[in-house]
Amino acid sequence: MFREHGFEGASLSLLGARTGLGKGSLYHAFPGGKVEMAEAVLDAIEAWFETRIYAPLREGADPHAAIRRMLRETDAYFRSGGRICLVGAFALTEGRDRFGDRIGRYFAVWCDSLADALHRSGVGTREAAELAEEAIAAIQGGLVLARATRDSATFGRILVRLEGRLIPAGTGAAR
Amino acid sequence: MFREHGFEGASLSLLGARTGLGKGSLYHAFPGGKVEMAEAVLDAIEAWFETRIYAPLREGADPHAAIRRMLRETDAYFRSGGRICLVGAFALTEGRDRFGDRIGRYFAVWCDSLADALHRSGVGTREAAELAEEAIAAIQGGLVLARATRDSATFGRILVRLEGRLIPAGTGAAR
DNA sequence: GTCTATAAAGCGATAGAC
DNA sequence: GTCTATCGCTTTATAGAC
Repeated sequence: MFREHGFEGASLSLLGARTGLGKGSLYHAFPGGKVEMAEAVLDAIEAWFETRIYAPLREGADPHAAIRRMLRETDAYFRSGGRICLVGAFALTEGRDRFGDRIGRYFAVWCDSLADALHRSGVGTREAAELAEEAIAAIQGGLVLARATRDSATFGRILVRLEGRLIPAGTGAAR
Repeated sequence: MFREHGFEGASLSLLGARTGLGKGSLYHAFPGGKVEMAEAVLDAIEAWFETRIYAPLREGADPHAAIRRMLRETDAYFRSGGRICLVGAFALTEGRDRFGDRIGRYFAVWCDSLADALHRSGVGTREAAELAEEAIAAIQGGLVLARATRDSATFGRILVRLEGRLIPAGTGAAR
């Protein structure tokens, strides 16, 4: 609901209707109200990315395989651009001030984990950091563009081109 | 105000305080209320980009110079990432349904104009279209990342790397 | 053209019955 | 643990004085 309506747009009435719970029940589970609900969502997102994307990037024996896995998981998670990134949307709007620490951490850890994998694949430290930053920006921008143009093919094209930059042809194991 | 607070966040009270006008005056100028105000803002943005960025891309005699101008104007307009893109923010949130046509046009015209310049600089038609799409995504993603990390250097780095991809070294006139 | 006053609706949040 | 009823506040929007 936060992803579809934004933090302010996801009213307690909508949240109640969607969960099938009354306001009393929602406040029983989340005494901190809507802010606490959003924090729980952001924590769940962070845990998902840590397990499925960040950890494999840092710990995978084959960095190129980990990067390809990241691109595959990313495409699936965002439904090929049909779904936006809640953290990115919060970063651009109201949520930035309220959830700034979680938003900053989401992108910082992603960048650092990807830079780590790139470095282990043979890229220099500084170039790895810049390339990682460029990759995260490409993904976030691809989501904006896909959503704006309503073109379901946009996000896929962006990811394919991104893979070409992260894993130059002729490098590492065959796909 | 829409850029800083979002469409829903920019309440008539805030808009009145910032403009120094009462609600009656605001409704006198914009009978359609907040929606009409946002449409006027989006129209002004579209006109600005058309004049300063899109038209030069399509009509400039030197396509590389037009692309460099686009990057320079973009950096200035978004204050090196200190300012976000209202159209991109609307695309990710509530505004998408209300202003979908204007949002779609903003990105479509930008992509087409840039692809036109790239094509005239010697890039193949299809590659020009994909490269343009990649560039707009890099800019939008760079804004998301800059805003999320609060790092004022992020956006500049993204634009520098982008220029390297749009204007490969050794191509065209010297900078 | 700008203002104040007000209407009607929705918001987040709370209280208390069950 | 879930519900209904309600509080206090803010929202968009309108009416009408000046």
